[in-house]
This record gives sequence, C-alpha cells and structure tokens, in this order.
Amino acid sequence: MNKAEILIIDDEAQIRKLLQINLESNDYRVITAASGHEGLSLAANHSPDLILLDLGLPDISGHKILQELRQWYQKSIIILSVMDNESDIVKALDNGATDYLTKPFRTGELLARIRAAIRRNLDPDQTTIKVYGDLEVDFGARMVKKNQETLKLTQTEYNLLVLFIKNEGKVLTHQFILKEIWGYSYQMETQYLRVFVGTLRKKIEDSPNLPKHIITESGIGYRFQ
Amino acid sequence: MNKAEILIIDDEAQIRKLLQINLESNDYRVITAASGHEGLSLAANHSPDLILLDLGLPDISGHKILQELRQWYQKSIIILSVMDNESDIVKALDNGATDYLTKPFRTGELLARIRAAIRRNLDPDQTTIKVYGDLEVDFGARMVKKNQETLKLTQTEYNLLVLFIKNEGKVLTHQFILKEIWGYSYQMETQYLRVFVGTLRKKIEDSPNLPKHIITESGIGYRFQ
DNA sequence: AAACATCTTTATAAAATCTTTATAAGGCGA
DNA sequence: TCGCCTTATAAAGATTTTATAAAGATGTTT
Repeated sequence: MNKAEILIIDDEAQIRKLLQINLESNDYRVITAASGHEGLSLAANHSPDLILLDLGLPDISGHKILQELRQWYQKSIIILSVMDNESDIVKALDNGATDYLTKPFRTGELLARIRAAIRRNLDPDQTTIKVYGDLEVDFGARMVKKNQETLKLTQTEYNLLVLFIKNEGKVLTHQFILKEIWGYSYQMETQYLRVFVGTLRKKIEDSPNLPKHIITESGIGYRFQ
Repeated sequence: MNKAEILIIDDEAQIRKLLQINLESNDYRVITAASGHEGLSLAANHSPDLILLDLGLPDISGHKILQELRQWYQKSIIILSVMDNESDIVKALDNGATDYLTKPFRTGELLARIRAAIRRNLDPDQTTIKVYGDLEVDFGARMVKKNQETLKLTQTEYNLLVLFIKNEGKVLTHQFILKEIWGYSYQMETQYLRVFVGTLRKKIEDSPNLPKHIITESGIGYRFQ
C-alpha cells in the first residue's frame, strides 16, 4: 500500500509535532517545514499529495505562498489559520485553496477533510491499456489503436476483440465464441463468426490473409496472440 | 453568458429565500426543494452543477440523501447544517460531501466555497482555457470561441461540450451523457442527445456532416477528440 | 400580449451495422 | 489430381441506429 505524503508548513513547532503525530498514526507520510521558504522548497522537491499551510508565517505571507504553489502545484492545499476573518478565507479559496480550517480545529474533522481532499486528487482514470506490438487496446476509453491511429470498431467487433484478448493464447471454439458474443441460441451460426473475424482482421492485421493476431485453428475455432 | 445551476435542499423557507436571492444576484441559476424527496427528484431531473444540502430535513435524513445522491451524482455537494458535532461532519465528508458549513454561515465565505467547489467540478489539472485547433473553451468565463468568434451556446449545449472535453478521447455511452447532463431519470432519452449533438456540431464543426470533434460511435455513444 | 429563445417531441431520410446468401479459396487424405 | 470439408470474402438484403428538420411546448423578455 502506498502511503500518501503530506507537507506541513507551519512555524509553530508544537502544532507541527501534534499534526505529525496524528497524521503518521493515520498512515500518512509527513514532511514538515517551519518557514515559507522551506515549505516552497520541500513542495518542489517532494510534490506531496497534500499540503497543510498556515497563513501566518514569519517570512512570507501565506497568501503569497499559496499563489506561488498554485503556479505549478495542482493537488490539494488545505489552509490552517488562526485568522477567522472572512476576507482571508475568501481570498484563500479564490486563490485556489482546497479548504480552509480555523485553529483550533477538531482533529477528526481535519482528518476527514484531508481524506476528502486526497480522494479528489486521484483521477478515476484506472485505464488499463494492453499493447500487442502495433496494437493498443484501452479498455477504459473503449478505444483501439493501431500504429497510433484510432480504429473504428463496431460493437460486435469490439466485443469479439475483447473476448479474444481476455483469453489470449487459448484456443476458443466457434461455439464458445458464439455463445459469449451473440448468446446461447447462436451456437450453430459459425458463418457469423467467419464474417466478423474477417472484418476484424481487416482492421487490426497488417495483412489480413496472413494474420499475426487472430489465428485460425481449422476445425476448432480461433486463437489470439 | 452560461450560468451554473445550484439546487438548494432546505426545509426552512427563510433560508431558501435568503440563499436564492444571494446566489441569483451572483449569477447562478437556482432551483429549490423543501424536502428530501423533492430534492432527490429535482436533482434527478436537472443534474445541477452543485447541491446545497441541509442535514436536518423532516422527511429523510440528510446523510441518507447524501448517500442516495452519490450513487450517481458526481458533482459538488456542500452540506449546510446547524449541527456542529464532529461526527456529523466526519460522516458527511466520508460519504462524499464536498464541503461542510455550519449555520449560521457568512455569505461571503459560502460564496467562495461554492466558487471553489464548482471550479473543482472540472478536472483538477484544467487550465482555464483549452484549445482544440480552431476551437477555444474558456472554463472560467464559460465561453467558447471558434476562429476567434464567440459562439452562442445554450446552457445544454455548453454543458454537453464541457462533458465531452472533460472526457476527451473516451467513448461516452448515451446513458452516461444523459445522466450527467439531464439527470438520472433521463437515461432512456437517446433522441434528446441526437438533437443536441446535432445543434452542437452545427456550431463547433467546420462541416457538421463530417465531424472532426464529436465522433459518433454507432450503437454506443460519442467520443470527443 | 407578442416576440423570442430554448427545450421537447415527432417524423422521416440517411447511414451504419448486422444477417444471410453465394461463391471462391485453401488444406488434406486417397 | 480429385473430392470433400472447412474457411474467407464479397455483396445483397434486412434491421437498427443516427441525423435533421420541423412542429409543438415551455418559459422569458420586452
């Protein structure tokens, strides 16, 4: 399991320590900075998953740091501040802060807000991409590329290709394929399959008459490699 | 130009009125619901850009509503509640709330948190302006230009375009698009989509009958490139 | 109220895809 | 080589899906 890394930028040693202990016991990795300059430098070197930033730092104004960070840092920045005046809050949020908490804060709430912020960082792009030589299949985007070119596959062709890929290397009988793609009652329609294997080969093979990917197993079925 | 739509779910008429006036004068479109059931139904029929949800509703518990919404609604939900106990806050945030504000709240802060939440509906790495050849989309200003000319897009057309851009390259199913743009209860209305893709193509494509951007994936949906 | 913009619905033509048929081509044993 | 069986391909016919116009409905502005 990969632990998320959190950068704390706060000049008060006590708060840093308190936060660090709390966060580490909740399975985060923590790095700390006691000044604005140190914070900016650590952020640049670590690119942490989340930054906790105190607005009241001695060397640079917190708002300034926020602006600097947002030039390049896209992940979550939560502001922790003793300042409870509205204009600070509005300014921070409009400058790209993810959230704003006023000290003293409740630890449970802070942790929940951190979880929410980190959850949002993850792009839900769990794109599984498979590559077979010149062929590239992106299941998340439902896209097939050949030599960088996006192919246009019909639904049936795509389903067929996915079935082949799922069973890469195995010999699939005509009946099995027909049952999977068209349904139980189509098991005798071997000719369907020939037509669609034909069109699919035309699209994904370099030379459809000498196929590299979809291999004919005469009398049995097909095999994908 | 194109206004974001906000759904208020709160049983207190006074608060609804106050919020509505404030939001409308800040260039949002507002719809309101006085109960949990009404709120769920409105959300499903509008798919608003943001939902303001009061936890203390008479008919359904706010936490329950939040969970129901999160089954399909992926945009921002800000909780407004008189309950200031930590466990409610933690529970709401862990159930997918975007933010949590305790009543009474400061209007300026609420507006700033709303701006931040709506900004976040877009990709986190989204620069304010995206360019696709002759097409230029300014998310901050909610404006679209083609060959320097500002296009006049309706709400729905704009929302549709933004959804396409957010999922550039991916094949989006009809159902997914309908759910995101029109709401959960519109998933069967494929013909809507055809009409709006048609009008959108007329505006953003050079030759709408040979589209370069919005590609038809017959039997499945559309893909933006 | 009239004018306008937008959304929803219906109708129909066009395009894409699927199914079926026909025929050619390939492989293998006698 | 021939005949038989399996496979490949083209193409016609059937069906489904999509595009587009346009009418009706709704809501907003003047």
